[in-house]
Amino acid sequence: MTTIRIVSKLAGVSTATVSRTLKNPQLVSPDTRQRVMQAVQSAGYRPNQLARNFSSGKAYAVVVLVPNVANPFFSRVIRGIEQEAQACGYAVLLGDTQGSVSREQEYARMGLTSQADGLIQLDSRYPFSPEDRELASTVPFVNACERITEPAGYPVVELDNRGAARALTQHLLDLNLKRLAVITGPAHSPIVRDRLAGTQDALLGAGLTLDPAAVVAGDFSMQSGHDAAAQLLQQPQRPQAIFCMNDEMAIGAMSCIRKHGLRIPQDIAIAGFDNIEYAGFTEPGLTTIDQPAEQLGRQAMRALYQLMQGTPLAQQHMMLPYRLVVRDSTAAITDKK
Amino acid sequence: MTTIRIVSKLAGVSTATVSRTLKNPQLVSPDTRQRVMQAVQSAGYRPNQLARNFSSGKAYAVVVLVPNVANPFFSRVIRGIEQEAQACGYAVLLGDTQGSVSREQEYARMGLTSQADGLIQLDSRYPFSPEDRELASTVPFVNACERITEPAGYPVVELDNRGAARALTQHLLDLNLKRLAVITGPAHSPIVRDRLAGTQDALLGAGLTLDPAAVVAGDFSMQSGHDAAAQLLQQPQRPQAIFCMNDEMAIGAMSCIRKHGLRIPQDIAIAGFDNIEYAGFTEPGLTTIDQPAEQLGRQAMRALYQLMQGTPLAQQHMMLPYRLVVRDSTAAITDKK
DNA sequence: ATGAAAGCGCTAACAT
DNA sequence: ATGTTAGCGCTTTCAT
Repeated sequence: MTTIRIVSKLAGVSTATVSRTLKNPQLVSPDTRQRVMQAVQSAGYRPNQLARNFSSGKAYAVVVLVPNVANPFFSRVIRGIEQEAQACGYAVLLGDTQGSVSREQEYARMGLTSQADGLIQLDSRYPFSPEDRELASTVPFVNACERITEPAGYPVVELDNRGAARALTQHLLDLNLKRLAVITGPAHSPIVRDRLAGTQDALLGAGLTLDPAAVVAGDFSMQSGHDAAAQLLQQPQRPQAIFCMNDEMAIGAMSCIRKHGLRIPQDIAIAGFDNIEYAGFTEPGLTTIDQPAEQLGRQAMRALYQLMQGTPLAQQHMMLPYRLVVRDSTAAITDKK
Repeated sequence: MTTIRIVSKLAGVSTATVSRTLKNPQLVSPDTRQRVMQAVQSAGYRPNQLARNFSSGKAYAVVVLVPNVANPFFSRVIRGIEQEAQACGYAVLLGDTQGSVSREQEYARMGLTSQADGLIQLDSRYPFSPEDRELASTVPFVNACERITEPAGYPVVELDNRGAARALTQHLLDLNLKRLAVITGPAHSPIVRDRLAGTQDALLGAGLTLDPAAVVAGDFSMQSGHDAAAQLLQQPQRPQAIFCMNDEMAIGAMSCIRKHGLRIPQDIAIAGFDNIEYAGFTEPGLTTIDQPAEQLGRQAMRALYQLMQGTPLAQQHMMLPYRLVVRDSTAAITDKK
């Protein structure tokens, strides 16, 4: 391996000068600079990044904790993170936690062992145990897309979930769909609560309330959406519309509804959340809330970067705007009964 | 930061003993081991991984080059890689290249600067330029899911693409669907050629040939599948079945076909490739080839691990088995005309 | 503008 | 079984 020493010999200068030439060329006379660059070239020298990092005490890497990379929404967020990270000179270490706390801990620990300079958590847990206080107080941390269940002053980058759910529900009410059902995510999730609150907001404004029996929890998977819909269809009064808290559950629900021989949206309207790419290609197209996934990721990475730089954040809580996307899965009920 | 020196003082031993206690406890007497562990505990010591890596000259990290993490197939492959990597004690650096050669190069370079110990390329390019010869000859490399266009002896982990396409085509022929069309991926891709060859194999076996006008290239996106289908439907003789080289294009094609007022599979059958989760929830369910995505990833990582260990690989070319998944998007044509 | 030299924290060869 | 010590390759004072 070509080291800085070899290059320094080649150029007839000290290693310090080589280092300077590479990182602060303006500190070196044009003449030597020339000579050094020459030597670097001919030796095919590449600074050992491992040594650089060690010497500077920084890893130039961040860990992204994600429950599942294969989730189409998260993978877009990660793309955004990755783009911004590259722009900031950081590498992204993938921490697919599979929802397991011990894996979260294991990855988060990389922050304590200097393998990573910061953490982005896309789930709602943090810190993971009392012993993690060290972690929490030492390692730059940003929460994105979710919100830590027990808030403790970490920066958060999220969608206006409540506003989005309110707008979506209002859209359904405007179509005169009053008997609503909701397929939620895990009940402990703060964003699930936010979205539920938004739905309540809109209903309240219309003098309506949500029947507790019409709220079923899924786990954000297609299958769970399918199963939850089956449960809703068994109830005596069929809902006129189902708001699913992500597109995948909506897709599962649609498949279930079709199996029951019902038409969407004539018999029952369906709405999702996220606006994943498939949402535009379902039959019928899925009405949903568009989340700026890549932008959420970029924003989170930018905030983390500032934290790592020691720059104070302008705001701890960043809320990005949603966009209601109306497609054909929602329409006014035609057969009044 | 707590260093090994502090711990050694605390335990009244040398740093070497601390190091040994942590990595090779059996080399240390039970007594001192006890004392050292005690000191480690009370000091809350965590070995600096950056220093460890630097000292050992290994980063314990691999770079995964992927055109797009948000692709549902790739993200599953990456999950598999990640799982196996963690089991081997390696971290995964995400290299979303967005299909750009310069980003590929930039990430691959991490192999040369010791930031990564190995590379997994999920696309078909490598090495990226003549100057990359150094890379190619120095850094452990595995190719997965694709095949380097100009083969040069790198390990490959892939599906039996040709066999899969042959089986799928045979399935269509068995349904008496003879007028086939194909929506391919980019023409330069080796796996596209393999799949095309597989289709030809089956057709040839039935004494049929593929009409060149019935082969349209997409780019693996839903929209491109949609557009390619539109093109196919314009032709004088409508195909009886369309084989799409991934599920997303199949989904796009299905949406286009519905827009034309045609029924699937009665008027036209559709088949995909990959068996992404959504394939089970389309209307009708999509007949496709199941790829063991996670397993492809795990296998690739295992091969890379062996390479990094210097263990010779049992075989350079690993071919994983496909599985034909028949759903409702393919059926014998009912209205003979 | 440049060089000498002291680390960064850990590992491992060598000595005891 | 344990300690001493010399690095790993680079950065960064501190001199000159």
